[in-house]
Amino acid sequence: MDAFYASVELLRYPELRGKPVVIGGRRRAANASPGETFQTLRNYSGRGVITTATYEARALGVHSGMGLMKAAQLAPDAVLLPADFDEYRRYSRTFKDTVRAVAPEVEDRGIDEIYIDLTALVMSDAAGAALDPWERARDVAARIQQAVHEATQLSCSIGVTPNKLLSKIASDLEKPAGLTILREADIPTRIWPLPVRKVNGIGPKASARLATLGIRTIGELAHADPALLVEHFGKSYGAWMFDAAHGRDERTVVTYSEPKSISRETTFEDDLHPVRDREWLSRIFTDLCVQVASDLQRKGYVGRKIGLKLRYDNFKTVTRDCTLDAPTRDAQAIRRAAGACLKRVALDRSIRLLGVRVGALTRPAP
DNA sequence: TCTGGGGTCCTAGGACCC
DNA sequence: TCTGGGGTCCTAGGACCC
Repeated sequence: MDAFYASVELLRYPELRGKPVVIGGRRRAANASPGETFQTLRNYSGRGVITTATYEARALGVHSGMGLMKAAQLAPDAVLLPADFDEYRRYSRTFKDTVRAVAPEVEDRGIDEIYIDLTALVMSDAAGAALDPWERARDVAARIQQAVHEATQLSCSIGVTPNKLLSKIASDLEKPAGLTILREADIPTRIWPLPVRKVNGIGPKASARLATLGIRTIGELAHADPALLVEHFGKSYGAWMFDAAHGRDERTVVTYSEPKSISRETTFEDDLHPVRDREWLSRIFTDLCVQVASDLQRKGYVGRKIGLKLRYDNFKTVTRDCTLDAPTRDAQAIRRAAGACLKRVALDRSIRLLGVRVGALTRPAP
């Protein structure tokens, strides 16, 4: 989906269309000047990052993941809207259901992304036997875009390619509302010039290390010595990188998978001190456990592994976990176990984040 | 003026077992 | 008496993704 959260908000506030808008932050801060309907980034203060920016806002240099304070410097007049995840989830369900009605082999990749296996659909259509399968695939993709637009008034971008790796890259090439067909033969001209960062699985760390080896584009990666890559990135990741650069990817489209863990975490408005703010922290800690327990309840899971996450004021993050004898979804049991984990971390400086996780999930015995 | 919240997967060492 | 080899589970950290 194109600029998903922001696009959903523009349906609600059509008067903002064409303006730079960012989604992010927490509660609506009280800095709107009198007579102004929408809060802008100007004078924003507090923690929080941009989750989505409209294309007009991106043109000003802001992007998702950027701190709102920094974004305010670049785009003080951009409108800031708080995220409304319930609403985004509604639209997410609608667009996914719409796609499934056209092409049922859908893999969930988060709230605004999916993979679709069109193989059966394209190949089984005997009437289309005389047609180029790529042309048939293009037709199906165009139909999907149209159906999604009719159902949601939102646009999406699609990459039609031989596999998931290439589709992920291709879907990004002509955003928004792009429909990109990319065959294996197109890899040298269309994929190789791109920076390695465009490969799903090569993040900021790996691309920085590749840069030190003089490898910046996917093409340079494709022509690198595989032994060198294995030497620097390990046998598994190094070999995978090389294959990825050649557009090789054998992963199937997985239409269903069970969750592995459920967690809740919160970053405080201001850092809290373990001693000075003990009461308050304890309250937040318990709340997190209650929320996780209710998430487990609602989704129908119990878990054996209880985890604690803590981020200090210097952004260093530590985790502790323990495994229970029997799985649980009881808030008090989770709180007890997480509390025991907390005793194993140093509490000698202020913390900015606290989180609770339950893993090793199973469905409860009836 | 730093850096959200929800996830997955991988690695690596140690315990423990046969 | 100075020590194999394989397997699984547990824990901590980190990279990466949406």
